Amino acid sequence: MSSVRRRNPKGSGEQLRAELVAAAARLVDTLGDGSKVTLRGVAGAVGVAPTAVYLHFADRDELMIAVLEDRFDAFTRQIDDAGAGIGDPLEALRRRGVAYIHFAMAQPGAYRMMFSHVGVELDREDLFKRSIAAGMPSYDSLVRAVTACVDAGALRGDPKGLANVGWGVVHGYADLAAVGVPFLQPPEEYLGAFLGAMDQRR
Amino acid sequence: MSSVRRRNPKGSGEQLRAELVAAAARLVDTLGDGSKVTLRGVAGAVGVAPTAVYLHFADRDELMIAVLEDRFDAFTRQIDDAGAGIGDPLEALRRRGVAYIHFAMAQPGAYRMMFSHVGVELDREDLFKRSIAAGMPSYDSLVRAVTACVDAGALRGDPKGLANVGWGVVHGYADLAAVGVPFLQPPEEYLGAFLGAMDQRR
DNA sequence: TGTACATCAGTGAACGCGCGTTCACTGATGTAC
DNA sequence: TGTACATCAGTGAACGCGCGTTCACTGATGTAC
Repeated sequence: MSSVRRRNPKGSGEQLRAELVAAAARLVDTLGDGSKVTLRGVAGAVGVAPTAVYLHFADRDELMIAVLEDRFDAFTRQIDDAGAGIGDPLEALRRRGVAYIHFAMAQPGAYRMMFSHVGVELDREDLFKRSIAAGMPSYDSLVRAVTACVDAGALRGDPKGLANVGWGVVHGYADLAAVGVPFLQPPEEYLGAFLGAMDQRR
Repeated sequence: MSSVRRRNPKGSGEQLRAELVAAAARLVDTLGDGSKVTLRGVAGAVGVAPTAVYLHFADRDELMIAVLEDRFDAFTRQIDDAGAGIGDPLEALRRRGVAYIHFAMAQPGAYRMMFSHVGVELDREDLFKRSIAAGMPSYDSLVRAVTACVDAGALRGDPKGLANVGWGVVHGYADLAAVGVPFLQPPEEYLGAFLGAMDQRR
């Protein structure tokens, strides 16, 4: 309710779009769950009338999808950054996993919206099409990181299959952490144990 | 809307409670998500007026918690059954994992309600107290199964820590499957790869 | 054996609420003449 | 330099809807006398 908002200058109405997405992304995490984010709440957080949302989004779904895409971008960037420039590909993979989990813990609402579709109300078909499209760059990047490990002899098997196993392992921890399950060890320990067991070079 | 319901005979009003829980549990899965289950929908499915729910539950939350407890009971039973009477403790653990994943795939809405708190609207504190209480028998049972593996020399480490890793690994696959992610290999393969890598006896 | 009555398993109308969404509008600002 | 006007960034009142929940009630049925 920051009601001290000045209207955007003529020609830069598009700024509001970004403000709405940012506010919604913030609310998803502070409310803990995308399903608690309302159009009116987002508008109120930006300091604008509820109807102003319709200047930039066809409906609530489109706003939430925009948040999804925004968060997937940030997610992919953070993980790629964490793995960039690390010599040992298995160590790079481990760091990617840690970054993945840190994202989920820092932004639990967003994470659960991205991967468990909590709070996005599209019907399954549309939702899948759009969230898979949003997440694909991140998935491709994971497969590349795994392929590098296979090429280096650190892992054995089909890269895509291995990537899926790895994804499952990391998602399991990340989701439990995002939900707030206690008695989990630190992510570094969890991933170390898993990747250590998988390492073919020991 | 099976409106051909006859009222329960005098003295057995408690039957309605069980019917409501069963109908709600069914709806959680057919609607795909606990948040889509309404008190009116549950009552309608049983063939009773919405207000009849209040004869057995203080409010919607209490009904949903009852569903949670009911599904945790079924969950624990199915998994324990799957691991019972298997000689090799690591094989028993693998079968438990497969049963776990099968439950999640067969009852995705219930699974996500149990472990990701999707569709239960209690505040965090109460929800945690009650869902942890409901899930504890299952968790204890897992720790016992892991301890048996450690005692047999199949796994090395702290049983509780190992149990948490295993839970994360299985939950990751189960939740992705419950959400409907494509390109996952069969659960047997996923678990075989993981437990094979962890086996200290090979 | 008959009847009054308490009990029990529900019902039905109505409520207030917050939501997404619609529609006609306003008022500042850059631009054309 | 002044003014008419189109454009643009929003507003505000109002809607219908489905929800959880309340309250006073009904009508069948077992039981006491």
